[in-house]
Amino acid sequence: MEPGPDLRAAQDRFVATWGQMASAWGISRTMAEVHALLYITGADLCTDDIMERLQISRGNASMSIRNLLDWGIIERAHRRGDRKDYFRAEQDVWAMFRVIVRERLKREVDPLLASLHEIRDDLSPRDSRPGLRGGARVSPAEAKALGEHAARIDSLVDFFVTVEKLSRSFVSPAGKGLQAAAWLLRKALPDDPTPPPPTPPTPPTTPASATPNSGPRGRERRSA
Amino acid sequence: MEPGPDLRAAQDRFVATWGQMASAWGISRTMAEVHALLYITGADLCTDDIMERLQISRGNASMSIRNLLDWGIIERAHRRGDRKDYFRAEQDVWAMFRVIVRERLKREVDPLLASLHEIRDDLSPRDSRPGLRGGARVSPAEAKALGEHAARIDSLVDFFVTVEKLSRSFVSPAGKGLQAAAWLLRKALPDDPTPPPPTPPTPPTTPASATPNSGPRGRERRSA
DNA sequence: TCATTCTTTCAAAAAGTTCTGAAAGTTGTA
DNA sequence: TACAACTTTCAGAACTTTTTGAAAGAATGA
Repeated sequence: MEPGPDLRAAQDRFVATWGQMASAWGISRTMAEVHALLYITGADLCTDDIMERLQISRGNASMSIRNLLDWGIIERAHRRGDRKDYFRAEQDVWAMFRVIVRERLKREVDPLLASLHEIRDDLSPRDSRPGLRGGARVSPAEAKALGEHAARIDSLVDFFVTVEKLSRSFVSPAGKGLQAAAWLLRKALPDDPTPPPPTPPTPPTTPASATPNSGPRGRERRSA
Repeated sequence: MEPGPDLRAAQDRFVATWGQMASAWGISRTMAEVHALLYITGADLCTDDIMERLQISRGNASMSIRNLLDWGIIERAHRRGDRKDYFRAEQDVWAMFRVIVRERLKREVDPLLASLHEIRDDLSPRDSRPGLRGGARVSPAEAKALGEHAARIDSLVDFFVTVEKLSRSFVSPAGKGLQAAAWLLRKALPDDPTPPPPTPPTPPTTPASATPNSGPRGRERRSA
């Protein structure tokens, strides 16, 4: 079913907005646009639909779709008597973000924690006595530096373990309860002290790198 | 104070790990490495120290430092009788992430919400009666499509408003209470059902794009 | 089996990002 | 004012990521 011109324009604007967001979060723009298109139309689209609407090549479409399938936020949909593959986006926003959080935990936080543990234990195993390293004695200053280093890594590990546990409770089957809790908490929370700004003209620059670039040159002190 | 070779190696490994993480989260690698260096050494370093330790150019160091200052996760430190600028990283991990969350809300979520509101209200103002658009009548099918579109945007808005409110309560002065609550909750939570994997050999590829690439070719169905 | 339809892959090109190094700028001291 | 010490900027180089288009691979039905 063809949308009217107004609706189509609004869809395009949504696709562009979602695509812009993507780069700030380490996702390729096109992949986000494909997802946005599937989400906002709510329709089952085939590769050719997506190629045409987004003006991208077949290879690019195929690759983006595959990645979205791997993430698990879109799924295949079949049509009897049609050999084409159709795709549809998860329509429940909370379910969608549960999937995203689960994947990012698995792909990014878990490996990070593994690395941190390794760095931490490699240098000063928790069960070794201070002042000893591989049987050799180290100076008190060195021992202190070693201890502080370990403590810094431990802080980070503690933080990410907390993040991981909280996220898992959001993501788990029982996480729907947490979702409900979040919703209630939000209702209970005071209203925004700083409401969204009155929509600046939004130039096409990425917001993350928007630095006021018109100041004077040279040795500019930012804060006293 | 010069660290011993072991400590220095561990610091370098941490810097590399943190730098790898960065790209997955839309931050430039060098910027993350500069931050990692300042965090893990716990020392006040000047531009030349950073250039030398990280083997980067003056321009790059200057730019990374400036961005980190803009984010607010490092600060200038002065030394009497020395005209150089020194820099130091926030050492409290929770405070650091509070700052990061605050900035990302401001730079990414707020503009996103503004755009979403705009798209939503532009197409079907909340106070208009259904079936009417700018005085002209639309077909029932069109009106339905318009309504569903608006509902999809509303779901997203609701989600991000919730995220924003929860994040603000984490970020606010009273957020320390929330931090404590999170810590308690974490203690109360069951231990990881899926503990971090036994540290795969970590090839230099970015974990986010690590796709099993050795399967058969052609029309490969991923799931039945 | 073959022809058809559809999907995936991959090498090369394009686009985008980050880095460098020299030049321009600032500040403080004499 | 001139100078020394330091910082920032910016055009082009280097590098990385994304995109394309054509070729190869699969599934289906006759």
